[in-house]
Amino acid sequence: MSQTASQPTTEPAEEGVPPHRYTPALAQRIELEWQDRWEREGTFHTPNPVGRLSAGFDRVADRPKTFLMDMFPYPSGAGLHVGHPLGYLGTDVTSRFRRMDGDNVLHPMGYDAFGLPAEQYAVQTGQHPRVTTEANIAAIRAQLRRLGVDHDERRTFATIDPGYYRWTQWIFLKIFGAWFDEEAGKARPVEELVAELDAGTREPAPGTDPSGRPWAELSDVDKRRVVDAHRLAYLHEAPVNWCPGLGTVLSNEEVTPDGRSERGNFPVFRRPLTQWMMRITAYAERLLADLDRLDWSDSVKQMQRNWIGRSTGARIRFAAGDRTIEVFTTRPDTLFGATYVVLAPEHPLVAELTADAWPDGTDPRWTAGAATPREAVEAYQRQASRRSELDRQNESREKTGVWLGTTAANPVTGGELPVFIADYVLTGYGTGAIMAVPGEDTRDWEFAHAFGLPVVRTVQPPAGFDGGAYTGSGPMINSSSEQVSLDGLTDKAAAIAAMTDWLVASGHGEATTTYKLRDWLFSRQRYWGEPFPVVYDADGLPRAVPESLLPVLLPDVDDYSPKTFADDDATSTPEPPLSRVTEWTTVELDLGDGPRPYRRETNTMPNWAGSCWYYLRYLDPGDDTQMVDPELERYWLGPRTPGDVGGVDLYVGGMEHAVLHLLYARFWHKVLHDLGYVSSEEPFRRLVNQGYISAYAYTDERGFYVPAAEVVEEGGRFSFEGRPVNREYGKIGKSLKNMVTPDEMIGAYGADTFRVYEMSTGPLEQSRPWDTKAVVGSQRLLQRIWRVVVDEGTGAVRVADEAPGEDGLRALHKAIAGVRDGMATLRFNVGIARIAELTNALTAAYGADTPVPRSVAEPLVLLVAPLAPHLAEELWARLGHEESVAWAPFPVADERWLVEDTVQVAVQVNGKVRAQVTVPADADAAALEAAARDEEKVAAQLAGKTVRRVVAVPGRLVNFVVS
RNA sequence: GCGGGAGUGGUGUAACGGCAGCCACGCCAGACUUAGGAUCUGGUGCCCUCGGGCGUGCGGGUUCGAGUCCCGCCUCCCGCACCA
Repeated sequence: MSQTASQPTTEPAEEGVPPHRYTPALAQRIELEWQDRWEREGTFHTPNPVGRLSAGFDRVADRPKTFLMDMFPYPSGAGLHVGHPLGYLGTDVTSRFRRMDGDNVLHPMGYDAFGLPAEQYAVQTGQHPRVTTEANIAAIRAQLRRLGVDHDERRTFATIDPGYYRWTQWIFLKIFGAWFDEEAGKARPVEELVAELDAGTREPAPGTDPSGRPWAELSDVDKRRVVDAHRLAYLHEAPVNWCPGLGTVLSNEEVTPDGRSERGNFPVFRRPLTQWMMRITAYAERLLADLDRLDWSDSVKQMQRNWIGRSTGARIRFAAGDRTIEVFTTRPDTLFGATYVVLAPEHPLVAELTADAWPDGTDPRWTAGAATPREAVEAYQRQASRRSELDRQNESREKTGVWLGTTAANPVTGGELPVFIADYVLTGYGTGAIMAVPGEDTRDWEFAHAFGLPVVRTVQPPAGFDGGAYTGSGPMINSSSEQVSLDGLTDKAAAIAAMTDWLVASGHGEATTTYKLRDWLFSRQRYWGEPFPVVYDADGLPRAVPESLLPVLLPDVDDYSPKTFADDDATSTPEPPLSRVTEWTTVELDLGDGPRPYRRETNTMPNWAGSCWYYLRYLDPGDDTQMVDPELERYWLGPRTPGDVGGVDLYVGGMEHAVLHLLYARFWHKVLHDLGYVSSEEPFRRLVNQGYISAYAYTDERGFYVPAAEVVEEGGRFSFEGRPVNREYGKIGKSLKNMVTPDEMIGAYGADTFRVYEMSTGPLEQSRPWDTKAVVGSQRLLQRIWRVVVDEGTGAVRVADEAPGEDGLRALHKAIAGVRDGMATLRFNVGIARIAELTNALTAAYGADTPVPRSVAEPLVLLVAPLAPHLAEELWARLGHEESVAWAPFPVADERWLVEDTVQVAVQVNGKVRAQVTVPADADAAALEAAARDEEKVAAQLAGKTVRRVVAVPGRLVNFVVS
């Protein structure tokens, strides 16, 4: 680690170095030349089958298509470090391989440019976010170009381009204009809902009309309210995650488990506000079920499953006076053991259920010291709402709550159960109310213990059980009434089924399924985001801006900074920056009933909106007539076989998006599918999460970081300027003083060496440490490959049209097979090892003065072309080819040369290798055994022993089992 | 606590159930050199009495044969976590 990144680069050939050696200076010259030529000739322009970008499709019409892409970067001001390109290079190598191997390859790149960090960076620097963002995009684009990636530049765009976000807004309108038909299990346009309501063939969905009057009797405005309540994008007043420090609300996914903002780490509070929501919960079942049809890693699928959080159980209704409390439980079998009921503090029935006075003799633990239930409840509710999630965690989960002063009837026992509110019951999950079964639930047991509530066991714990809640299985006890008995049942599923049957028969409940997934909070109080294509009319109801008026342009303003508050000011109210732009917020429109004044929506969309559908726009980002041409969508993303989900063939990106981006994008895609805009059911058929590159960082005795590049190691100890330092392992960053950039590496070695090094350090999915010192190994490999083709002294091509020897052919075809395997499995390190083997074999077989057979040298160049494309282009041209190597066919291994004439096989005695024998490759078991017995050492080992068994595997080994 | 993944030389890694460590970095030796932080060649898992022995986190099992398959632990990484 003592080596610094920068090394002499552009000096003239040093003394003693052959003039035509593949030095960093030569590599850089070659790379710049080829990058210019690729751009000039449009080498990586991918033809579409139809439309604007279809020129040249004839050439690829008979090829299969491959669409592969990276998660597009967020152009922050920090620039790229050596960790960032790993995934981009992985797709680039794959893209180049697939093209050479005969596919029509689409490999585009774009920029995700709206969002908080860009806005914050702009606020810091005092420049408009568009200016800083576009500068950052230009910088990253230049870095990527210098790496030699084969993106089709014509398809590049940023999510902030009005020509792009116009269609983001268009999709929003489609979602706003749709509702989820539960019977059909899919989204449909709201016009169809209205038609069915008008025709009387459909009733409004439960909960969409609080008045409960028949549809035909509703006023126009009330009808619109009912329809709005059905929409997939809807306004909703509910407790949301309000982050005063950022001045915006956040989605559940953007809040960390300890109740802070993922961006900025500010406290987040639950606060009721009216916000735009996306009804992703309607798709919970399909989002869950279709995971099984995707070629994604188990870990990402499992994370999505956990996030969706499907639970099956039962709804059970408890009578409480003239009200009904509905609870959700996964254990209806334990209903006989329910000894109290708990509502979430925010539950809508709390106020109505709260009694006027405590009965005489109320346990003081139940009242929290308040004079009346109402006082106790209101105090508890206030306390719960003011507490951030973080505070809740800090209290080590001690159970708190208060009694409402009322009871509810256990439907199966008739017993009167006290009703509490407690913050261990969460609003928004299930019904926001539970039946508490302390005998079989740990949390309920803790609460019962703290409040002196009775415990009734309904599952017999095993002998020796040490008390507390018993959550295991066992025979049912104490579970018998005149109407139903579960006693003696030992199978949990059977007990659940029996109780559920009784609940249904008696009308007290039914089986149901709930999800942890909540609807997606879709509005932000930010400037730097897509404006909503929505205006409000005189009734205060939202109206869609007509498609013909899209895009709704983000107005240019002087003051785009968000209104933020003290971190802990939980009662502050969001103020979107756009609400200050008064000349923009009011607008006169004709929405079919004459020109009228409207008020614009001043929230903006969250960062995730632009990334939800960008893969579709790559197909033709310049199309200003439609989001995507359906024919292009079918060609690039459509199902390959009936039942196939379709989607991008390879999507590479970081694990950090396992839930957020990937779940939102799947949701939007399914809506677009339901509405008929895309034929594919999923956006990303195959997902690969590339590993991270980490690095060592070093701190001195004061705890300050010291430049990692200048730390020296001796005997396992590390020092900087002669003083010992501590080593830690983790992220790469400027502040950690261990930053190494691709530009530095390209300056020291050239892009090809950097590419080969990054690809050689392990399978794409694996995380790995950065080691600047090891990069030189890749440089040496490329130098040796260069030397196979070019005479370092004269610069002449040193290949000859002569037949290679059999050894050479075997080495070549073994390498071809290995490289193909590595490419297919994204284990480029294996492919590079095989290329190195072949190169070493050729170097050994052909001295500096011996020409290398063209029929071996050329395939070697083709093998390395996806990895080191500039070097390969240069050698390919010097070998006399005029067309780019990018379109040359990738070598195919010939089976004949993958088998040897003779093979060395190991001879084992009792599983231990004792000798090697050389036999013809096609020697059968008998011949193998005979050869083995003839071998001197084997004969000695077998002498005087009984051979009980011989296992002879042709081509592999012989094993004598002796005693 | 629950879920997912991983443990192989000094380091990154490789190995259809069949010779553990391919290919590299580093290190050692040599060549060419005024010089080497360049380049090239060779060596390099550990132990050894030079016969060999031991080795893929630990302990069992299946098998003629296990880094690989099965069971039970340990450690590390990632995610979730009062979700009824």
